[in-house]
Amino acid sequence: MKNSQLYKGSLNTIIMKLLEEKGRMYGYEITQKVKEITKGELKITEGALYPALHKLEAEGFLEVEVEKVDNRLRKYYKLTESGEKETVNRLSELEEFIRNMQVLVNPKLSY
Amino acid sequence: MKNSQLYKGSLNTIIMKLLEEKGRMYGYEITQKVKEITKGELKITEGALYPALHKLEAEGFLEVEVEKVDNRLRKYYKLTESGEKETVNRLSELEEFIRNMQVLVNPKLSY
DNA sequence: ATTTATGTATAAGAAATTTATGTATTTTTG
DNA sequence: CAAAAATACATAAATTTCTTATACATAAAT
Repeated sequence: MKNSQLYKGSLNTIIMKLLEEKGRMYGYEITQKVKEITKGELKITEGALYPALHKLEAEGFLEVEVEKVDNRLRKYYKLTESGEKETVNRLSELEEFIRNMQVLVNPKLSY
Repeated sequence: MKNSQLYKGSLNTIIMKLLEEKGRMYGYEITQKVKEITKGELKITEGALYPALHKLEAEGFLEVEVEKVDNRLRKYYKLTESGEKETVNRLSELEEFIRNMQVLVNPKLSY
């Protein structure tokens, strides 16, 4: 993650949401997709990404399919059933978080 | 901070925004205000708050005024000039962050 | 009289991330 | 065509941030 500290703590949710949407993605693809979505604002570093993916896999939220494309290794990740349920929870937490932060930033708009 | 990890990294911004709004606040007051704003969702723990306040002070973004109220100590914090400038930056970062996260959560609404 | 609320503080440990490397192949560019 | 950049994964050390636990002290409430 580059720049703002605010993204700390949101990496897992970002990964899971993207996988929910795309079905399956590999690590490098995730970094590129996030960079694209945020117009270069958020750059996920490999040192953050890969440990996060491995942990989510270890927790049973992701499963992996290894493929070889152009002689290069790709590890496609997708949500398990348990991971899909967890994603729903994390997304509602994220929405609550965003609501709370918006009230903090703009208390006068809290109606 | 209780519950969601998402709040990681947002404590400093929260503190600075509240101080910008209120002029000056003391630590305990900040914890209560945040609890109130978020309807109990976000509880800032002392172990997170006080080190954060001290660090912001050390960085020159906050200054402190000690007062005794009802025989109890209170440390009122307020933004320095440098802190006010920094707050503007951090708030625009926060708004950008919120926008980005909303696009991630709801890519179809990004118009 | 005891618990809860108010008020500040620190220290140990956990968790997430940054920074720095490392390896290897393919594509682009000068 | 040689060098650089992009693609693709990975880990380890250090740093940052936060949780949990503890500490001390006074005021208010039960």
